[in-house]
Amino acid sequence: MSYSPKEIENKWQTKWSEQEAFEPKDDKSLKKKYILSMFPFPSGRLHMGHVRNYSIGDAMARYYRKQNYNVLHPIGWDAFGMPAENAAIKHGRHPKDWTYSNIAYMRKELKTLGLSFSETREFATCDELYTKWEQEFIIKMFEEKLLYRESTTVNWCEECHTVLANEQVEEGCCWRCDNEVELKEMPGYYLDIRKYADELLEDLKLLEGKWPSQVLAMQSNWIGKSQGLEFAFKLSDASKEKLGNKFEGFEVFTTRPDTIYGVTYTALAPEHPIVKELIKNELLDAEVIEKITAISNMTEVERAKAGKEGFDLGIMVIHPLTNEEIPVWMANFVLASYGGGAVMSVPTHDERDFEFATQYNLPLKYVISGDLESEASAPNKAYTGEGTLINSQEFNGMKNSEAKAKIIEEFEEKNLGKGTTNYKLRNWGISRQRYWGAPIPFVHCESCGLVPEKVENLPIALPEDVEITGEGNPLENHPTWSTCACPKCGSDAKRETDTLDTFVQSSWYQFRYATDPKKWNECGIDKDDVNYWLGVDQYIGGIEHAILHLLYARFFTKALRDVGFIEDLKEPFENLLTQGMVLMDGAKMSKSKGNTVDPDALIEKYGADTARLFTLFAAPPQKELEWNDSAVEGAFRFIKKLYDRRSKVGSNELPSIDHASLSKEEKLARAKVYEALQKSVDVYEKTFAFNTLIAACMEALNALDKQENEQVWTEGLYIITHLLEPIIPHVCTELSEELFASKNLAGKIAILEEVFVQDSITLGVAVNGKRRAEIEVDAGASKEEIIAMAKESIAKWLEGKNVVKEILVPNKMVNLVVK
RNA sequence: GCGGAUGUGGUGAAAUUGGUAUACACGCCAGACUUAGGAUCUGGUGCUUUACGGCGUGGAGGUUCGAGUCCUCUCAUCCGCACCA
Repeated sequence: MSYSPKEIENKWQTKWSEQEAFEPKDDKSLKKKYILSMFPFPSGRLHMGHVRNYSIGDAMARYYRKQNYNVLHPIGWDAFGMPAENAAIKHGRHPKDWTYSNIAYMRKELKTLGLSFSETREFATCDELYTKWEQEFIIKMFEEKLLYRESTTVNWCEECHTVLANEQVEEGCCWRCDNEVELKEMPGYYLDIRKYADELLEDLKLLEGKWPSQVLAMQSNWIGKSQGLEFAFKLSDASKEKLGNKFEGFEVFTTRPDTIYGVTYTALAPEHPIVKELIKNELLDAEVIEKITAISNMTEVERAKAGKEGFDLGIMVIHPLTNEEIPVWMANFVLASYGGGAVMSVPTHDERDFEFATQYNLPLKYVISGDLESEASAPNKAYTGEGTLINSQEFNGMKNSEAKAKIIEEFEEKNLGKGTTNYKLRNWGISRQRYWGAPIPFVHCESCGLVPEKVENLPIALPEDVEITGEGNPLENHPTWSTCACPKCGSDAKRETDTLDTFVQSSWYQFRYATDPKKWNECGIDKDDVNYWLGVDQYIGGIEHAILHLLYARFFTKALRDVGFIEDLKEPFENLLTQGMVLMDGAKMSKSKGNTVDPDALIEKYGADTARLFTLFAAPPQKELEWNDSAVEGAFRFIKKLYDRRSKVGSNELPSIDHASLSKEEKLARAKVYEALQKSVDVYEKTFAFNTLIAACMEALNALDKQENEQVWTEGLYIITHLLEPIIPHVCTELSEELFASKNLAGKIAILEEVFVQDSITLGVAVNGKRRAEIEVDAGASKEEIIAMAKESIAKWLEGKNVVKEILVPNKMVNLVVK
């Protein structure tokens, strides 16, 4: 009978499901592995990226299951989010209906891939039961002051009609729709991720060697820790008066306290309260006010593109050490969101300050001498290197690296300022003005203010009777939903209509999977279960989540720990593999480019095993995968060949073979088989270079084909189907059942060292490091014999020369150094 | 600019501690079987040279008996961040 993937795959998928073959066991004394692929958004259909992601995870899960580990390998649905609402607008379908029917379809698709997921632990994040527990966490975080509501400038996407977190803005545009993001002042809920900035940064060290260095670097940059001096500039008396005595001065932050004597002006962001006050009281020219207002309405990206622009604000501050009066400017490059929105400017030693000072003719004062001569001759740029302090009173002559600490000390002693740490990371804005999300469980009461909902009333579920038009927030527009009683005083109140960012759901799903589904009604996260299963031993997903999801989930883990929902756990994802993209003609597969391959069609034509084999064979998982139709054919051919060779098997046991009595070809075949077996441990547990393991199995099969010994064939297929079962499970399980009564799929197979002993060995012979010949020597040949043979083989290279050194690399080569 | 990676045949890619560069596969070429084949099987396939040989892992140096692998410099490409004071 020829290879019929459909028949075999149906048979085993049905069996696995009936036998509940992939459910983790309750016994916590077993050694465990938690293998997690990032869960999909139920967009409607699987794409090749999913196939790749889940093929990688499934290979690992099946490997460890076979090694008798208790394996948790779950799947679920990241089900809230904008596309559901867009579908509603476009096709008039309710987001809930759209989402759950997509899930039903994609669940079937996953099944046809033969993935070994737990079926009892599946959930969708839009399930009300999931929302319920998430709302409880949110309320607890509010009570513990990790969550707050405030009105501030936010990133607004008009297209998506919602606020975006800082992480969700890419080059000034919305991460989802690419629309340009606007700035808008509005209230919203924030999680205090900044409180964890240092811990998030420090704990990256725990992940070194376990996460890709690129992801670690990206997170570290994103957190953006810098150390320096924070101090206040006091306004001059005249300036203070000008501002109606409302301000004493303003705080600035610098990482270069060593250049403090070089300050020749200061600059404020257009949003700075002092600038606002000047505008409010019309203390600036009408034209200037107009221009500053225009800058305030620009996004950061627009400001950066526009070039430097600034205005003298007509006020002065006092230098804290020299007591000189220094002018205050507004500058468009000063960020309101960092370092208090104000800077001290040292044009001689900071490139931006230099550019600005040159543009507006502001004075320069050198305070660090690096290379004095070139400075004098070409003061056309800032000197940002190391050097010695000059023009800096008692600090003159000090190395600038040393002066940093000394000057901070000076400020601290005189009570003028203090050493401090700043982060680029901003707090996580989690409000979304959209319908298809988890409602934020708070109530606005006129007398009590912001009040969290009572936990016993959770979940606060979404109303189903909504009109989704794309205009405004459907919850806001709902006639009755937001009307409620205040949980505290009982008077009429209004329910919060913002919903939670979908990244909140994906920040704790790894704990939900770990929680025994029998407890899902009683708690969101079970501590004991989490203690047993977490951290995730291997997490697999796309690099695009390097900052967003992976940073949020790390933070949420620490926050959940601190508010008491999980016990001591530093990091949720112990090891991370970021898989490469699937490409077609060098470009990422995408519907809009029309260069996609439909997994359903692929499976229909070749079967799931071929799809999986190609995916894992064509490139190592970390690299990009270039699609190639004829290579898919090649994968199919290999499986057919493997299936066809089952007629060579003579018994259902691993035979015991008298190795010494075998022919050369038979010995070689055995060696190839065992080489693959030897390689498999490293591949499955460390390198994940499945492509090399598959290649080794192909080599083994090629070698087996060159001999006819039935015992060698039996042993070979016993081991090859054992090795490939995690990758092409259907055909291997089928062969294993038919040929070996499934014995080769339980436990380990021992490596027999004897098979690596060959009758003869082929050695390369090099002269002065250049390969010149090849010799075949007896396995037991002595060094002298080998060298003698080597010399003979390259006799023509030795004419008239002397061998000065003989190097024998056992089993590899001989190198003769001649003169 | 800062940070992270990657450069090996026509293509995807291999290569323990430095030890026969190009395994495995795709493609291509030739042959076999076929009425036929875009099916299957077998063999060949780094470049160059009539040959002996020479040259080959982005480039230039270095260490070494020996370098894809280690060191220094350099070029190119990709990705992320980007006026963060």
